Amino acid sequence: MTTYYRIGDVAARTGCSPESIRHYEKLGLLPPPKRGEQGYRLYSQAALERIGFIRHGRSLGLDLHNIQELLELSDHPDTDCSAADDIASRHLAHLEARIAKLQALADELRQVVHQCRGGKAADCQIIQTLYEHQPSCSDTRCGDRQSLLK
Amino acid sequence: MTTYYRIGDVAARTGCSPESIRHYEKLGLLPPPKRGEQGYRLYSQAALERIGFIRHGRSLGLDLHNIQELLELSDHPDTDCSAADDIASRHLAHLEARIAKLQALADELRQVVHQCRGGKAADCQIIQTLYEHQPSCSDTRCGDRQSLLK
DNA sequence: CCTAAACCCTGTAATCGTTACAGGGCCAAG
DNA sequence: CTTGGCCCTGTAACGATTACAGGGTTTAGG
Repeated sequence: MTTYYRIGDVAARTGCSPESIRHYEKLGLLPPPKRGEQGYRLYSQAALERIGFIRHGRSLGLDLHNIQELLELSDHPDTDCSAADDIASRHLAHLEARIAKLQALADELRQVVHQCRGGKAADCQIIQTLYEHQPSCSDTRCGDRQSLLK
Repeated sequence: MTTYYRIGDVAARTGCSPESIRHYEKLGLLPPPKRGEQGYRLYSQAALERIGFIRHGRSLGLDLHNIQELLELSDHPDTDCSAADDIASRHLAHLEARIAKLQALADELRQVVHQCRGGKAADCQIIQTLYEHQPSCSDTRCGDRQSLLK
């Protein structure tokens, strides 16, 4: 009647590695699946769709914690879903900040790239630049730069 | 004569935590510094500048491996520095790819955000969307999406 | 029948850069 | 003399994934 898939099949169908699938289970994003006679995990179609949900969320850059919250909302259809909107909005803001930051880095890099074709390291503009302090940040406090970079 | 700084002073001056400084030393990016009578690390002005170099590189998003390569170039001023240009160019290309990817994610997120104000989870457009397969990637192979995200 | 490949299992360690401890030593001001 | 502030070393945590090690089971081919 119902079709069940082994973890390798699920991996091929969802593009999610078996290791990740087991990882999601350990973290509680996936319920423990049925087991075959030899202890093999057996996944239903619903589980496949849940994994697709997770992968889609990951591909959007959401972390597993946020995805878990979204899954819990989905598991309780009567709940108010403004939390989902919060998560998406916050993540969008996070993305936009990261984009702006990376854009600034790329701009800065573009100014030094291709400045030292064929020269010696002693004269290299890139290395020179790295030795110079950053005007924008070494003086003013901006401790959240790293977090935006990651 | 020469002034030496303890690791806490260096941290205050460079914005680099003592833990990170010790970490850079363990990885070989910083030479083992002089030690005081109590075994405290003592850093010269040159070491301060080397740490500034590392931090500037990190703030550009370079990884420590690339920074180490740049430092080695800097340590051998007679070397050809086209490798530095390679590193910077590759990183710039990497940044641009990440920006494009994040831009696409942000665009996709913008389409679903604010679609479910005050509704129930069952009708939530965000959750609905996550359950739907991604057209752009689930069919075609594009395994390097994650790497661009990070 | 036998064996090698291809699965699956569990648990642990690696990646990357940083932070946070634990457990200890040293010194100065209260 | 005790407290707080530095410093030391070594280890574990973070997040998500990958890569093992060490073992079991099935399947296909010879």
